Amino acid sequence: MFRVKSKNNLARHGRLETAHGAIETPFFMPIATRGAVKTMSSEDVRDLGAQIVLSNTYHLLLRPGSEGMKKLGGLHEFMHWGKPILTDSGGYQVFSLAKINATDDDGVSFQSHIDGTRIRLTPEGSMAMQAAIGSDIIMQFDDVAAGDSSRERYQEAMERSLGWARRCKDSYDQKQQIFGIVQGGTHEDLRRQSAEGLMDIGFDGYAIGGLSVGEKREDAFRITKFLGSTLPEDKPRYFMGGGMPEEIVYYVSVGVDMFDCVLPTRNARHGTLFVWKQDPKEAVRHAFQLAQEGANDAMIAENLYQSISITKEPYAFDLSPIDQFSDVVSSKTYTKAYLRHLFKTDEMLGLRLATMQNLGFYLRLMKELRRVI
RNA sequence: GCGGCCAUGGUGAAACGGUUAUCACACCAGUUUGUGGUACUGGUAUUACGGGUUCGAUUCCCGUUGGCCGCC
Repeated sequence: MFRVKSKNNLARHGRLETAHGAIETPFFMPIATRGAVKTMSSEDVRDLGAQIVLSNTYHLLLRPGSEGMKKLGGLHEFMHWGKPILTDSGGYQVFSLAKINATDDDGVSFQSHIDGTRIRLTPEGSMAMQAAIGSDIIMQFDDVAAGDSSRERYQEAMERSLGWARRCKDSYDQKQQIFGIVQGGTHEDLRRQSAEGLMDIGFDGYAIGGLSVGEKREDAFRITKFLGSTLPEDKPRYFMGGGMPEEIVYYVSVGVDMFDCVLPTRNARHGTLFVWKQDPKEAVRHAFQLAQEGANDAMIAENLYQSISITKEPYAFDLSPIDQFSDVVSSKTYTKAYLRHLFKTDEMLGLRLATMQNLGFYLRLMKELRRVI
């Protein structure tokens, strides 16, 4: 299923086989929360170079629901996406979205943000929904603690997630690949206990959860590096939910293979663009080298990219391309002034061009990282 | 030329003889990390000019300048 093809110190370049084709690692998953990457068609996402997308059990459970999804023939067919799909289990959404919820060892109760319906989500329920979706890779249902939690809360979330991991492994559809999620906050001993517990159960891959949720970045770096040397060599490692380009470069340098993050797509809709500072080939090679030498995040980011707010006044008459180093066609043919105009006049095309730029940036970043490993 | 109306941040408006002149947009700075669909939090900046009445004027009066409407 997963094979490491080459290594550069701790970093790995590999190949992950799925029911819908193979994926070169390390890779980034654009987020199609409700079965669509916002503003993009599946063909657009494919043409930008995405190998896989992430969708959300929580959102699809609310609409179209489990029965509806079965009737529609599963998500691949529904959204006309022939490549792999990974689904999140809904555990994180309960943590980040649901205001009213009660968590106990059996599962979670919360109210739909759409119509207030009371919903019960359990490890078994999440497995059933992910089976209905037909994802290639499914995630265990987990309990996520906020980034400033007490050790007691981190421990509770970790132990509960471990119990749920067992139940997910016992009830999932075996045609799918299932990943366990390491919890334990910023404490290495809790993380180790979590990782070992999951390895005893045995999963197709291992995710690092509960980071980028408010803790300090150096804590996330430390924990991820620690897990890079703890998790099995022959299984893919997935850093959930992160991050900025410099974070991804660092995590790849310590052995992480998979990423997803809302930043490129959400920032795009808010007019914040990731723009290459120089030719990506050279930029990424240099950033990766800095990461391996233990440089901090600011140093890694320094010559890699700049973050620009396209709505700012200085771009009003800037007729230079959106990104002269991008390989996204629209980013080379349309100007910054035009994109700013589209944002200022609320034209939908602006959201789309910005999303293409940012996703194109992230996907190119991963491509260049694969080259240097 | 005569008569009438008007002049408030960069723009468009609001207010009142009495605390620190309000709002929107624009502008500037920041935030966004397993997505509740274009968000959020801060910040800069204004009574055309000159004089008068008054304890106090952005408000009332006179003049200047500028604009709009009508008349010859």
